[in-house]
Amino acid sequence: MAYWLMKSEPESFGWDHLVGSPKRTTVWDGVRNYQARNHLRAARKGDGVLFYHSACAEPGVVGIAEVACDPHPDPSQFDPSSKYFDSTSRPDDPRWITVDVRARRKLRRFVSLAELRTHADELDDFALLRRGNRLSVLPVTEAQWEFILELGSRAS
DNA sequence: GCCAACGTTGGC
DNA sequence: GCCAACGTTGGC
Repeated sequence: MAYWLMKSEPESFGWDHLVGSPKRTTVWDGVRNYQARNHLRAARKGDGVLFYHSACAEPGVVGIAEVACDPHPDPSQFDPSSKYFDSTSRPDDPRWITVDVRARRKLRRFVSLAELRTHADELDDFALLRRGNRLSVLPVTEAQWEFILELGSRAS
């Protein structure tokens, strides 16, 4: 089993949107970056997901989710009405993929990016803390996963 | 709103 | 293949 961090902008789709979705599940479509796509390609049903709020007043990890299906072609790339439409991607050779993401539970305590930065040593080269990181899907090691869950389980 | 850090595009 | 221009991400 692997672990991932997925970023979402709370103003467009935050934790509450995920929890309010049918079956607490959404299609993680619209990833249009090759490196992020390669991470999605490596994801499998059952993998753990840190749900992260980005581009907001207080960025950080809000809750725990899981990959709810194996990767498959992202339908939005073939939908001309979608903002994620990619006219250069061919159905017989899809360029972009997606997975379903299902909410497990909210963290007892929000773990902000600022707090994560104070634990840069313990988190040992956490991809999120690397300079200039812009990927929307990042790998998380088991040690990093356990550490962040522990932070998020502390009393406020 | 600013700006650093990328990724992509396209001319050459 | 190089590189300038441009667009996007995302923290602050």
